[in-house]
Amino acid sequence: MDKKAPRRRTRIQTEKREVILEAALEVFSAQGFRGATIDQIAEAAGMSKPNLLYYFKRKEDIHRTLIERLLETWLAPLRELDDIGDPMTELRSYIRRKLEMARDFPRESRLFANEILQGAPRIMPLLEGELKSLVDEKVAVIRGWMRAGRIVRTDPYHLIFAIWATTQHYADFDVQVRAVLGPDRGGDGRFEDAARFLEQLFLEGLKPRG
Amino acid sequence: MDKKAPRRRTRIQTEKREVILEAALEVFSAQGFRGATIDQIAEAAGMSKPNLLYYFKRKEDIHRTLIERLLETWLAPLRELDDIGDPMTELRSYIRRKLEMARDFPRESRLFANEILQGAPRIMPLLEGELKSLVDEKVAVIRGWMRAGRIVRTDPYHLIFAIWATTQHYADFDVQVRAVLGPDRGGDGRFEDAARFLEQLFLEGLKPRG
DNA sequence: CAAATTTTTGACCGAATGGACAAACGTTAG
DNA sequence: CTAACGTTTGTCCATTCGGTCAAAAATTTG
Repeated sequence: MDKKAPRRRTRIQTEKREVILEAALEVFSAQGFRGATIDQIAEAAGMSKPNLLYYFKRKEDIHRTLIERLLETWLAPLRELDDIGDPMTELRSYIRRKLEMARDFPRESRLFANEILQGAPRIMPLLEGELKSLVDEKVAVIRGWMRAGRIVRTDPYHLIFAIWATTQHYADFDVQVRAVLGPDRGGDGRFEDAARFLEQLFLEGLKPRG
Repeated sequence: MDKKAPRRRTRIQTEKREVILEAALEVFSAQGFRGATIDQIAEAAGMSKPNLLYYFKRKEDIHRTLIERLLETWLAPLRELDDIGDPMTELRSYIRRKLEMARDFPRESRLFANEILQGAPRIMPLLEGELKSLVDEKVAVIRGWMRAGRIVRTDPYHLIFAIWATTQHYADFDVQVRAVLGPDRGGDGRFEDAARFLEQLFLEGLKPRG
């Protein structure tokens, strides 16, 4: 009747799990869940397959861990959208932060996109729970701004979707963006160009009209 | 020295290939290339696997055919963006058409998104060739409108990206959109809401300022 | 140091998968 | 009707893949 007390995590375990997650992010984000193989991840992590499976019993466990972690980082910018600040400033920094995440964490963005594209089989509850209630909360904030006449009246849900879509586009559709822009315009400057454009689009579009 | 003349396609061949492509679209768009199995496609097409392989020698052939076809339909709305019309009207109908495609052909959108997400291994040349030159052409048109002061000056490339991103979002991230909107707001009306929002966002944002 | 515990590995397994093939079955044109 | 051609299927194969296992190697603990 004595259940095994969940042994504490070793130093090596902590380190190796990190290495594996990093490798898995690389592979999953590029190949999707089914496209990725344990062998690929093990190779990228510099260890043998059975060794990897010693740290994560199943392929899905790695994926789940990765996605749960991701979601926190992912929603952080929206959490920071603050009631008390100036609407325009708040929205500007939200857009900026999201675009920076697309630039600095494209693999995370693609991992997420892959999961949603496949119908979110592994994170539906999170979308309907945590994500929905966070969005609802921020929608209320935005509605407040609209009622106060500080930004133009429009659909706050679709506003948020539009910000998500346009910013994440630069991570998820990166190859297409680069192919279209070509070698000259598609260089490192593309994120600054995008930032300028998106600020203009959203902020001019939302300015209250007299 | 006599090479086999490529035999003409039978009536049955024409029909069955169509059935297979329809089934494959369903499966590929939901599972991605590697996630989809020939068996699944065969089952969805109502035939045995060897039978399916009689019409398409390899899994990749089905996928390639599907994507090549898709690209034409996909770019049609952009092709119609016309120099001579009124800029606002032209852009409004472009946005409308793209959103209608997201609503009516979500599987095609997801098939495409999947391919790009994986790094576009099978269509890179098309992106750098046909797609890029079409975009370049339309960018010139938009630049013309800007020079004439008929719409506000901004980056035409990123404008096009933003239209792509926001409209396709409703197909590619459908499950997320629905989860966030909930059962009431997420019903059939979501596309009309999106249309209203996007028109306001883009058209107000682009109106020339006096 | 020695015992106990954790980590690593090679070998292996069953299921799934992409694909080949020849034989059987249908269809069509002369 | 029948020969030629097109279509369908059952069977089979090699490979890949997720995962197991026992034993060896390394590390930690007393």
